[in-house]
Amino acid sequence: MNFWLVKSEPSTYSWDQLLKEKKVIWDGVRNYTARNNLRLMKKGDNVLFYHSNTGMCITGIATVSKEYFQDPTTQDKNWVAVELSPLSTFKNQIDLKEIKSNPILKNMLLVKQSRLSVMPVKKEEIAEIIRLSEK
DNA sequence: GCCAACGTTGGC
DNA sequence: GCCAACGTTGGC
Repeated sequence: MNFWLVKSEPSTYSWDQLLKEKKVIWDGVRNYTARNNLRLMKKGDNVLFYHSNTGMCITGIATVSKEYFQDPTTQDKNWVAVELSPLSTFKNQIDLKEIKSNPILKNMLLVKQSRLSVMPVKKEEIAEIIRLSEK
């Protein structure tokens, strides 16, 4: 199983909305690197959910409930979407501040490549995030 | 509100 | 194919 992270501004689409709606079509991605990552997602992969801008924290873990398909918001065959469903809500949300000050997490792509909206996460990073979220 | 990072566009 | 100009993202 692989691990990923997706970003969303909470004012656009929040973790709470996902919990309420039970699933979401993750569409509208218009960046090739992010698109390539969407294509690599397998059903059952775990996806960290990050609130950018006004949130700046990881709120929980979702799972890929449908692998990539044509993005329904465009006819352009370049772009794809996946379907995500919530898996677990963190007892403690992980702030960006905490990530930046943690020796294991400070090299995450989230920090290094702050504009990418869909990115892979390393096993050891996931393990540390889950550890912190349960504290 | 500002600005750094970085992706995209378009002229040459 | 290069690079300047420009637009967008997202942290501060």
